[in-house]
Amino acid sequence: MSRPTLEQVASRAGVSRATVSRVVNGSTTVAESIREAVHRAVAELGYVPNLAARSLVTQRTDSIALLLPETTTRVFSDDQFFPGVIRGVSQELEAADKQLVLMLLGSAAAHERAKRYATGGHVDGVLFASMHGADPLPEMLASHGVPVVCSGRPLSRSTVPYVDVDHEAGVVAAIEHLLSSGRRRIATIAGPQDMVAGIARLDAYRQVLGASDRRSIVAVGDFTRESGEAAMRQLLADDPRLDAVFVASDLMAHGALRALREAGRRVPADVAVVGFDDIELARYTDPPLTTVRQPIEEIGHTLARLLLRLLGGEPVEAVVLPTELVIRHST
Amino acid sequence: MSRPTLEQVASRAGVSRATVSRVVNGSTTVAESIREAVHRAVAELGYVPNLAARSLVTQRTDSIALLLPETTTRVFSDDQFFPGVIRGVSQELEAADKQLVLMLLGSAAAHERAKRYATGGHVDGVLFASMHGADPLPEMLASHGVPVVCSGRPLSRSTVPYVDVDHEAGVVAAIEHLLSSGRRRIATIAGPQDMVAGIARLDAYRQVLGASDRRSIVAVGDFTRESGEAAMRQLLADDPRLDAVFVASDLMAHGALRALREAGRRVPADVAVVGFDDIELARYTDPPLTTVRQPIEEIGHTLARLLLRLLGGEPVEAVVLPTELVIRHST
DNA sequence: TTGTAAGCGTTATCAA
DNA sequence: TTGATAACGCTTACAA
Repeated sequence: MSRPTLEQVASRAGVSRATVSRVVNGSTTVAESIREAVHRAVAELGYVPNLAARSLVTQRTDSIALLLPETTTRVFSDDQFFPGVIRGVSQELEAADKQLVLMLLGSAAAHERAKRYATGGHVDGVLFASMHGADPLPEMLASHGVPVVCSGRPLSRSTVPYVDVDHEAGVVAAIEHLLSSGRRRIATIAGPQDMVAGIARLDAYRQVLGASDRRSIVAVGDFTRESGEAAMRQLLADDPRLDAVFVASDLMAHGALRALREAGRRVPADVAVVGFDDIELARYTDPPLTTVRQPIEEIGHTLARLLLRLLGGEPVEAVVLPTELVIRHST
Repeated sequence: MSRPTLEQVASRAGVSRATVSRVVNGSTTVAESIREAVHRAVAELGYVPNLAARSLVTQRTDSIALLLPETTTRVFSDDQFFPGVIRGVSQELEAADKQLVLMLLGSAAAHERAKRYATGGHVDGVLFASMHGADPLPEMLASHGVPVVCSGRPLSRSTVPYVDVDHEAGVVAAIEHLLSSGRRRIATIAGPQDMVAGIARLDAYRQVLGASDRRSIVAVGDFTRESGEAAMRQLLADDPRLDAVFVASDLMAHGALRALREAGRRVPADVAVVGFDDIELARYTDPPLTTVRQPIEEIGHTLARLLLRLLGGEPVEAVVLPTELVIRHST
């Protein structure tokens, strides 16, 4: 009782393998009566094409991998960033009738396994969620001929096309908003310094504060709520008179709010807080969070579109999407 | 410059295809010198085995699919339930050197595509995240000979083995805790009534309240924060004198807390709140949430272990994991 | 220990 | 419009 093959369907329907293949693949050049007979045989036997055999000959799999750096506490923490990206990618691939395959790069072994998986031809192309450090994998896959697109500008010198957002513009808007509302001692909780999102936002913070002749007050977190809480405590210890803090992610900002409350600081009366991301949580914190919105699902859409274009043999360039300050009640 | 094949490696190393295959698959019956020559040829050509060809002959893929009902707002909302399950599954499969493949069932088309993918032999087995309604897919895959394990007891009559938690015991502990601390009008925000987690928790609530001769006060949500907020407003309108609410998920409880604050109710002074899940968020709400903990990662571990056992041809039975009340400051 | 050869289940080319 | 037949790249008896 193993799986029926094309052969068996063919003999049951009294036709050749080739004809069954045609029917299964929707070719129009098959007589109506035969088509029906084949369909009946398929149904009766419960035939399902063997995808390995098919892809062996077609050299395609019609599936796309999205590789997620799962070591990070971020992907499947309750941060909505990755989920939003995934949703966007998913919608776009849906339309192209491609199967999305998510893979976690949680360990060195997983990293290796995913590499074999992708170079082994299990997928037609690969999407990278934003990476840590200078991961050589995207470049390596590309050099093996696998089409690749990255989310977030790669930290290593790389020719792989990517999608990123305008971190600088977002940070500038946030800090200027704080300055113009009279804040004078503006600290920051930065993201991990091995990710482009962490680095770019901190750089921008330093630059705009430097331009207005103010001192940087910096603590570094890793995008988790817990790290945001710890970083805020640190900042309060370093400079008890700070009156504002720009936090590089909403989730860290949530942790920061808690630390501020515990320290007896009122938000925004004593300390103004600005986050980054604009995930749903931002509307549910107390008070609701002013934050820099990035178009999360749109990142996903764009990633998928670029990859599909790459698969189609078209040339592809990096894309940078806009960010926007959303003002709520924490400033 | 297409991908090198076994054949090419063989001719470069001056041996037969079979020998290269042996080396690549780590057979020990190959002379040291030949093994080295083959490895060199592999490295020089950048050879990577074609997985489709391999799985065509071996009938295995060494990968496992985890199917996620993505229509639900729950999987990739900022609820940590699914992420935790995924992490657990991932850890366990890692140890078995299987590739985890996540697939989203976001639409009818995606549902269909995933079915083809699984029955087409792209994976050796399938895990279902907790489903909506009486999804026939698990049973159907099983009937196609695909090993399947479900998270959450299937709502349809089904022979597919599953992993679930003891919803009843958790709810009973929660309600009794409320009763014993003097609460008299205990409402509930139930989960979606097409999911076993939603149904079982509401049933248990009704049963224990009925047993203590108290009235049920029910609103239904869909496990999202937003629905929790709306449901809480509804409950306050229905019975302004309620003094406690059992919420079927922490995320909905977060929404409920907000609605309570907006209505001017203090927690726990005026209204006690108990959640369900014990995700990280529960420690960061204001006040921190009393909740029923379920062993989320353990669910994932168990799912994976059962499936691996199934793949090994062993018989497998359903598993029900324990729940436990965690008391914080919302009661 | 190594090689030969027969598949694995498809699709695609070419005739008929 | 249909049917042979040759790949696709690999593993695995079976022989040598």
